[in-house]
Amino acid sequence: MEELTEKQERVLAYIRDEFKQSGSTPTIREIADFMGFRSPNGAVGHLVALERKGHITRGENKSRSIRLVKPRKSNHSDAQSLPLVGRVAAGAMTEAVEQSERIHFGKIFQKGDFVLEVQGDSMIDAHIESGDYVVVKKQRVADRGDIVVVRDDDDEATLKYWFPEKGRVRLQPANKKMKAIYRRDVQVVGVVVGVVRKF
Amino acid sequence: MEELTEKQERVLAYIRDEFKQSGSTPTIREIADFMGFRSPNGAVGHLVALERKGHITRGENKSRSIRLVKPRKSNHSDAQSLPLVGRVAAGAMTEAVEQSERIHFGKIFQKGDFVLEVQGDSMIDAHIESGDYVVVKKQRVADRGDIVVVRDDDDEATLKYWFPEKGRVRLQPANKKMKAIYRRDVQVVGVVVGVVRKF
DNA sequence: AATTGAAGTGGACATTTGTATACAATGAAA
DNA sequence: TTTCATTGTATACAAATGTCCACTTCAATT
Repeated sequence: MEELTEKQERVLAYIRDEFKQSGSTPTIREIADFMGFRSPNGAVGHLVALERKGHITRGENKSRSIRLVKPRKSNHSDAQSLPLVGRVAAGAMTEAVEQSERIHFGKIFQKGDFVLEVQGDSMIDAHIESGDYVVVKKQRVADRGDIVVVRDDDDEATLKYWFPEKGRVRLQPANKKMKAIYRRDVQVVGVVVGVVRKF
Repeated sequence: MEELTEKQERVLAYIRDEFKQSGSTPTIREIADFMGFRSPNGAVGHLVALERKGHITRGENKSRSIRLVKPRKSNHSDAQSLPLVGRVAAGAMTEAVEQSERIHFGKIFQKGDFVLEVQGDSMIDAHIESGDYVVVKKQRVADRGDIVVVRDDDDEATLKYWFPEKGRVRLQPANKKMKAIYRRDVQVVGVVVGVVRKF
């Protein structure tokens, strides 16, 4: 890609910021305003240049149709994504091996999530074993049936199914041998969104 | 969140699709067109409802300013490593929250490994569910008791426990309802080294 | 029978927005 | 010097777009 002038760089940065922050790219006039131009055409020149140099594309007669051309990220670094080469028929069926599908773990687990190592068998019926790592999404509310991390009165953190009832909450272990706990005042720390197990 | 009517669901799905595909949310008229309405106002009603029910927000007098409140599951935030903030006492014990430990998924899953999506319940007693992803390390030999991926005579790929016996191998499903298979000539594709489950 | 809410039609209006034309100052390059 | 791209101003137009009002239809509810 060709190099950019200082102004073009600023315009491009602004487009990136706006897209990141607001969710859509700015209009030509918004760009002009930001740059301090008195005419929309001031911005157009830069957009034309940015398009010619391959940094953006533009739709015709469409509002907010500037699109950022994705810059390559050099590192494939095979740790974040692994090839999904097919599916195991645990039953015994044959499956075609599909090509080129990939699983991106970085997309499964969001920024801000955290991990807890599980100890004990209270969620064993949900197939979460002692020693597994659960990925927890921070949130204070949960839907009925979610597996949640709750902080109890005594500052104990536990992993339970979340079942709201009238005036209270039933915290249900996924273990037939264990009894549900009922609480009126519990703080949800987060919801389990994934499980990782190492062998 | 309140439930949506069928139409509202369709509108929301369309907005999601458009955003995913084109990079910005549709205009009111584009929505009306898609739904087959002859008036933009037909779409407005649904947008108002979607906003009231908390699924979208809308900017005032701004083109393409519909915003999805609940973004799709992949909110690109390459989290290769997540903080390990502690351990959940699934039993009910308190645990100190340890700081600054981190889990690097990149170190769990090595280059050259691959992923299989599990279908069926043959490994359910090993707490591997249908829909889970198993991470498989390519190797042709396995230790007794490993969970292996084997390619059978018929080119079937299956997930089983690996138990070598005299002159043959017992391939044991982790499911009491299923019987072991005995083979003299099986090819080990790899050994399961991890499990990942999305909720 | 009367009422309510969802779901539209139809038409209108004011902004927002992309595009275009004419013109100019500046600095670098041929 | 001449040429050319960059970087703008000023103005205008047409299309795209958000908003609004009046009215209708239909099913479910009161």
